[in-house]
Amino acid sequence: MSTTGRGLHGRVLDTLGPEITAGTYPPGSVLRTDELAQRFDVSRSVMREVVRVLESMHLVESRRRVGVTVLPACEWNVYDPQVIRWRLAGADRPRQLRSLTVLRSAVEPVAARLAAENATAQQCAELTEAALGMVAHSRGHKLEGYLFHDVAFHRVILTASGNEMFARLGDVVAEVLAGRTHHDVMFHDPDPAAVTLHVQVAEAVRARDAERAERLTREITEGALQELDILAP
Amino acid sequence: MSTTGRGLHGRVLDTLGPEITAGTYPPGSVLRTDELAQRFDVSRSVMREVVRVLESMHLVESRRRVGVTVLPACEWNVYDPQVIRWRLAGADRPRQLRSLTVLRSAVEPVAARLAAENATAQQCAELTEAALGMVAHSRGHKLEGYLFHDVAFHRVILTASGNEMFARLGDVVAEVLAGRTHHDVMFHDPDPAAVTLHVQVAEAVRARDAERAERLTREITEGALQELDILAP
DNA sequence: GTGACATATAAGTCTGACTTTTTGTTTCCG
DNA sequence: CGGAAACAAAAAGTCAGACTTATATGTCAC
Repeated sequence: MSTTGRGLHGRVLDTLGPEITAGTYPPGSVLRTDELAQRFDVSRSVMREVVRVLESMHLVESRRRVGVTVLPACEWNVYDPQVIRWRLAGADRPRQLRSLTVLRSAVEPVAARLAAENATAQQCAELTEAALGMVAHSRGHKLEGYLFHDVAFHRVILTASGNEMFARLGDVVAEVLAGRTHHDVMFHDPDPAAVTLHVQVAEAVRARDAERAERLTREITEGALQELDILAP
Repeated sequence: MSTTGRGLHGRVLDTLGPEITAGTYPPGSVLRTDELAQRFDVSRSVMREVVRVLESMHLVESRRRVGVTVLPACEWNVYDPQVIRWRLAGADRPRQLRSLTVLRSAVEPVAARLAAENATAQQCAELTEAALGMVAHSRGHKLEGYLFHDVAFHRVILTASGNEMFARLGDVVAEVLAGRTHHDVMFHDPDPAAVTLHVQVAEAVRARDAERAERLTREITEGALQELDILAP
């Protein structure tokens, strides 16, 4: 699932990045490029590229005669998909999941409203298909299939909103939904009420009822928040 | 205002980054590292670091035997503050401003609700101070002072929400507000109704009235959207 | 104590050689 | 004539070493 992968540079990043976001080195810690290069058994050139990328994510700051300083979490580019993945894989996963779910609760209702106003016929069809797919996989422990259509549904909503900032949150939502399915509760089938809401949202968008699409989506995201409250109070 | 600044690497990035986000090279264009190094008169090492950073922003993709390919805009990390700045400085500034304002309209009301629930006494004080500052600078072409307190106000709301994802949008909002003040309309004093709304939001947060804080903030962001509609229909 | 100066340090930069992967071509056999 | 296999070229990837530059810190005189 980790994307960077390719090349020596990517492998070092995939080790050092998660370490930093996990808080292995407290803010203010100073790392030396040479030592890191030695530790990972790579040349300084490669190590410098890694540090540059980390710096562009505001995870570290590199200064002459000082070294590579780890920045406090409040400086991090928390919208960087890579950073999100690293943090979701780490220890403060629950907190991260909550932050993202709150973000969803703010964005998705507005996205649904816009989607109702702007969605193409094609997108309406995709939305309906996704909702029906959710219904079809909502019983009998077909969780993977359910997740697939759930992700598709929210992706279409975000894309159809016509706002590029919303559209780019599709991956984030996918990550959150996947996390919920795989980690937290695989026990019971999804809440039937939630499934119904998705179908109704699809209907509202198709009917160009922006008000209704927004309200129903808000119910969905509020449900997601409550689910979190039950698990991690 | 451009932040990267430091070092050779930063200067090249500050030229090449904006060029890419401006669409100077259409998606699919292929650049060669060696040629770029020659053009900017830097070594390949430096050029490689630049390409790595661009790659981490998903602006380009580097593949062996083919070169550095420019990715389509839908792949870009549009939440990266650097990318946001580059795009705001470029040609499709109006579109970008609209995207960000829509994002604000989704996020800020929810942030205000959470701020009403979570704000510390300190933060309440800062909020009131900012609102009063806006009032004090709302007449007589004291736009810079007004902007300063406006930015402070929204920053406190986003921070006090207690959600790190919201908090990190402070810079974005600052950029949007600054853009509005400096480019679009410096003619007339700010809308008195908007000023009043800010004061009322501060009151609502202080009174822990989450519902009211959210509703009033929604009015503010809707006003911002309408302002955009008037300027760029 | 305060200011100017010296010094050590770690990042920053450049160069050139070498490796690896991938793509496009060419060749050879069926 | 077609397809598979071998080959060649191109560009990124990697490495090693020498050199430059900024700057934190310690030293010394005043």
